[in-house]
Amino acid sequence: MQALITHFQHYLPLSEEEIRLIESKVTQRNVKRRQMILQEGFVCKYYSFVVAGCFRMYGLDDKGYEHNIQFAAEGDWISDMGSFHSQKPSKLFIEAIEPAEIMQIEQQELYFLYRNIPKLDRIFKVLIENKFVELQNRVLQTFSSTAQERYLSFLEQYPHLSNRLPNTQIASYLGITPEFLSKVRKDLSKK
Amino acid sequence: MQALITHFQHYLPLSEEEIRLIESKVTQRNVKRRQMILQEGFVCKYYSFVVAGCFRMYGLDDKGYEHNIQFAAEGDWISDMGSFHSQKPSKLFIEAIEPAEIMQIEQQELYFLYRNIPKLDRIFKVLIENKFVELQNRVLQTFSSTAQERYLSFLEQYPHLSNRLPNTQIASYLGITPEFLSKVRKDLSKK
DNA sequence: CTTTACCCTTAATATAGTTTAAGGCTATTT
DNA sequence: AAATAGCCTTAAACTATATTAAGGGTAAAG
Repeated sequence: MQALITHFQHYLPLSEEEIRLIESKVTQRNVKRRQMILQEGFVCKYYSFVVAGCFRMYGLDDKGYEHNIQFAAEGDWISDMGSFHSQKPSKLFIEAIEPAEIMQIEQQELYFLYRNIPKLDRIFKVLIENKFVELQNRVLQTFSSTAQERYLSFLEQYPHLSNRLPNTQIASYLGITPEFLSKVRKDLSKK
Repeated sequence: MQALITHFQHYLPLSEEEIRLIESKVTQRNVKRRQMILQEGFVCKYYSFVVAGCFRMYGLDDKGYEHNIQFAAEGDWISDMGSFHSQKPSKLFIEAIEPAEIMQIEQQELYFLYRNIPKLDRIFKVLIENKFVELQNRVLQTFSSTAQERYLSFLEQYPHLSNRLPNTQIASYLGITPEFLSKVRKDLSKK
């Protein structure tokens, strides 16, 4: 729980009162490797804050192939924001790649906290702004560079992740097949 | 100016007092076709709300080709959020595709409004959440469908835009060349 | 009203990335 | 210790998309 409070305080200080309120609405949960915390067809009930471990969020194409949209490790939030706010069924999956510990908050509880701690509007606004900028960079990169360039900048940008993830997962995140990633790696090692 | 206030009120009601405060910090501006309101190398000074007209935001790859990241028409906001908040030089361009009218607000003025009208934190949080969800859908689509599928769903999702934009711009947004879009359109018309 | 600049198309050639298939390696499960 | 399942690699054939080049049409600018 301390991890989450520290995370918030990294943005803005919180009073004892506010901390107690937050703690009363957030629940801790342990997740096994390969366990799903969201599946297609279900409403995304929680915003999840990752204390330990690592998740991936992915969707399926019409052939049934998986495409990773996002990873989340220690200190990241993960949820299908669209489904969470609209309470409509999600088209996405969220799966633990490693055994994990998370803090979860439900929609109604989060809205309660927004109402009672206006600071949280600010904190989440900034948080989502940062995620938006990251995602936008990713879109630009996807369109403007080759698979090799994208792989190299993934390694640079997420060195901690690249060690922990199987190449299959990285390939899916980069939008290429594992076979082609293998070739990219071979080409790079020749230099 | 009324357009902007109405836009905010669409999310949350504002008092006379708050409206006056907002109006005192926002400036109106007219922009000609092809005029840039942001260029690579410059700090993005403004959040811009589009009252009339249409913009595109794009970046360059290392060969100098343009890649459209986002369009913005009536009722949309456009800015390089990363550069705006960090005050670091942008790598992006924002150009009017049609003659336009916009309302602009500077970083310090916006921060002033955030401090004095906490509601605005909420409003912008929701606004950015929506943009995030849209962008995330785009990422998934980019990875999980062909150019033809992406073109079709662009037409569906942005019918008002697709009439107003030259195909060159749409191609750049879809991540394909104009020549290939031309082929896609031909294939579709054959059916 | 003419000219320039932009826009759309077609088609031939080229390439980045996919598909399919197969084999070996390593971790997990039995 | 054996068996299974996931992971990584290689390579050949294939496909979606890029590149280059060219021509014609239409809207903006002088």
